[in-house]
Amino acid sequence: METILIVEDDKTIAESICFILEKDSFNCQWFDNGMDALEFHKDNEVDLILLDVGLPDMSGFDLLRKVREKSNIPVIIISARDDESDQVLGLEGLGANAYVTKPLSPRLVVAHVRAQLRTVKPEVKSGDSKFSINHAMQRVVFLNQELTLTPAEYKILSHLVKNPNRVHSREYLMSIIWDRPHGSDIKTINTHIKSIRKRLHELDEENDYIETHRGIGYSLIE
Amino acid sequence: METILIVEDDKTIAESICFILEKDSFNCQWFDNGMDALEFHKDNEVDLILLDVGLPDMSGFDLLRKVREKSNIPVIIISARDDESDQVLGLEGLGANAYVTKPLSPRLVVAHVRAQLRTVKPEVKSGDSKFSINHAMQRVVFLNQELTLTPAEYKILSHLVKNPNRVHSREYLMSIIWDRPHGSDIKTINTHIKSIRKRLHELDEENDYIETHRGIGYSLIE
DNA sequence: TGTTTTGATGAAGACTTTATGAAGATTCTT
DNA sequence: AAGAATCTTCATAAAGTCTTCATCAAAACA
Repeated sequence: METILIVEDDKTIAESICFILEKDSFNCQWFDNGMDALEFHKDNEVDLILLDVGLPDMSGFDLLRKVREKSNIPVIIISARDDESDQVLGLEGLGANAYVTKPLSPRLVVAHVRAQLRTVKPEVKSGDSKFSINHAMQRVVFLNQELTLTPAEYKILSHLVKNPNRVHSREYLMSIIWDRPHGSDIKTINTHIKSIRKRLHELDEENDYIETHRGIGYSLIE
Repeated sequence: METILIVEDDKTIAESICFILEKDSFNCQWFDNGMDALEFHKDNEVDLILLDVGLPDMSGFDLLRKVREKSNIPVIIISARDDESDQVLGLEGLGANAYVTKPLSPRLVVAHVRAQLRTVKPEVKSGDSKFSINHAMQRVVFLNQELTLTPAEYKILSHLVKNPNRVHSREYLMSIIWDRPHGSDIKTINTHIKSIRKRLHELDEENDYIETHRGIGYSLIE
């Protein structure tokens, strides 16, 4: 499920956007200030940011600049100012992906969200990977065979398959296994990865599809 | 070079947009009607379409629908009507990627073009440097190859790539490697730079991209 | 030109992170 | 409640990384 980060200090606006997004089965995280949003973005996987440039603690443009130091995710700017220079600065100078002005219609915002995610994500589907997911059966299909996985293994591997060629931190993979915070050792992930690798090697002992990124986490390569 | 297809029956608008796009070294193809544009798109590689929805021969929406049957390329809609329903229809229903309304500023249109191409082809960075950063994989891309780097090397090199042509002191580069103060010898940086240079030379033994600034530090030259 | 300072280089060893196998704890099923 | 499956922890091995050191080369300086 895609996670949308919304940074907006007007509670009414934020809530109506979140309402629609969640109805469309997006996961919506709302912050009313830039610092908390930045913190969340650092530790979590976010698929898109909706950013009001008129924030109390820091300029939205500053936040965007900080985000862009670390990632290329789509950012849609929300602004009260229908000012052309601002738009050009946001889009071109700082690397925003779209710009909507207030007063805004939540429906339109969601349309922009969908439009952005459509362009960013399609390569995940189209590439003819050796992996696919059988949602109904809660199974991962590898080389046309259904893998027998434990629940935790399924959660980790299916997430890697949905987001390949991209590093996932141990912390994040932990959060996928549990719904609520759970004070277990982060090394647990190593063990799960080990057993996933073992199962994959049973079907293909040549290649290692899961790559270790020292100090960070793991990624699945296609 | 990217090819932009402009479908716009107002010659003045089309020309001013083309003028800016070509100055930015895009290849610009202008058509004043939908049929010819569709024909061109069928036989040529097009990277982005700028589409006026008020065309004489067919609705821009129809054209968009036809394009979408075959490809996912970014389409930016230009419209005289600042109508929310139209926008939602274009973005969500038909799969446009952005929507700008007349009267429009050519600068803003070009900003949208760049913003779209950035997400679709992230490797086409602003300046055509030999370096880019793959955030998702925590790798530095050099001459279109992904470099295998240790964590410290990645931190140093990615910082140099983000701030090229500029001297960075050893002290500063040290602070990038560690979160907390760490009483190591400053000469450590020399060794890291050495191994980064070694990796770069494996892909290009002619040039030295990292320059030493005696008594100060290092810089990356493009 | 000779001396001094600074950087480059290669290799050794200390240190950190990850892999592995197995045991214990927990949860689920029957 | 017993048994099975799963999850977590632990100790140790293995792999990878960082720092230091000795030595050589280059530049700056006098």
